[in-house]
Amino acid sequence: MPSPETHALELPPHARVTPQRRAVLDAIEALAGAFTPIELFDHARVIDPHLGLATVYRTVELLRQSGSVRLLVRDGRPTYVRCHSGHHHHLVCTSCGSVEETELCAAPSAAQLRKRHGFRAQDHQVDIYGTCERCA
Amino acid sequence: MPSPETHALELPPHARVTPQRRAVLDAIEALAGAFTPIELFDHARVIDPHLGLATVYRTVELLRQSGSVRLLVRDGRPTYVRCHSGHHHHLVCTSCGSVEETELCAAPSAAQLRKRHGFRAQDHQVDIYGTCERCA
DNA sequence: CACGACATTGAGAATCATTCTCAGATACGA
DNA sequence: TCGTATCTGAGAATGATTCTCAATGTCGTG
Repeated sequence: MPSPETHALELPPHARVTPQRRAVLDAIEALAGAFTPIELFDHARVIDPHLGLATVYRTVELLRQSGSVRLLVRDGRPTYVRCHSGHHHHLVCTSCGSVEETELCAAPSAAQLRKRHGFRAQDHQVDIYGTCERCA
Repeated sequence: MPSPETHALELPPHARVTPQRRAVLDAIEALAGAFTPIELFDHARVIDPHLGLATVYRTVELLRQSGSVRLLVRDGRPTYVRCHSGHHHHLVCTSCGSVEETELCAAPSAAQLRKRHGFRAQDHQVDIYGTCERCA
């Protein structure tokens, strides 16, 4: 439980919290960073050996909708990452593959984008690649 | 041929420019924006009906290595995008799916990331989601 | 030009990821 | 308790990606 503003993993309001989904959520906590659905499946199966792969996909999709995980590109491959805080971006270590969050943000201003490109920005995603503290 | 600083699609230096690869490059120009390998295959096949799917995958991978295309997430799905200019970021329209580039950039400074997270930033990717001029 | 070394190709098989289907189990409000 | 809608796993179906391999093409060198 890192910072005080940490958000718990959350399913959408209407969704039931079943034992299977609980297992998937716990596995994500354990993985603490980035994962593919398959990796997640393998980990969650340790907790609930009966768990089906389809359930993992379904649960990840729910979490994506609720903003608890996000899809980004790591190593040129799509990967899900756990999202803790509100607005944040990801520091992806190209050496060990770990992903951490930073609340530092300096995306181009919406006004500037609007003036320059006629583009109405609603959201953005920033992924920073480099070397993490441990790998340096 | 838009701006003066536009980069041509480029294969890595050692790679040969065969007719098949030419067809793939031309198809990317024609698609002008985002594409999946399958879409690219369909378009390139109009130019060279004999073209194999494997060649498309191989060529896209070469282009990715040389920085001429990049993988990002559009609609929650991984998609390749053509990269023209040097340092730039992408404006992804969530309505029509088009992708344009902007040279506006304001990523968190490397020094700040280093101080705050011990992270040595080398590169970054910014994807901005919103509504493009035409869809607005 | 002939040759060898090596890059490149398409076809299809093999592999891997993702989605779909469906019948049974389960949760939960009335 | 009952009814209804949600959720489940298994496996099939689908779709994407990679692999394999024999044939072809390219190009420098003799």
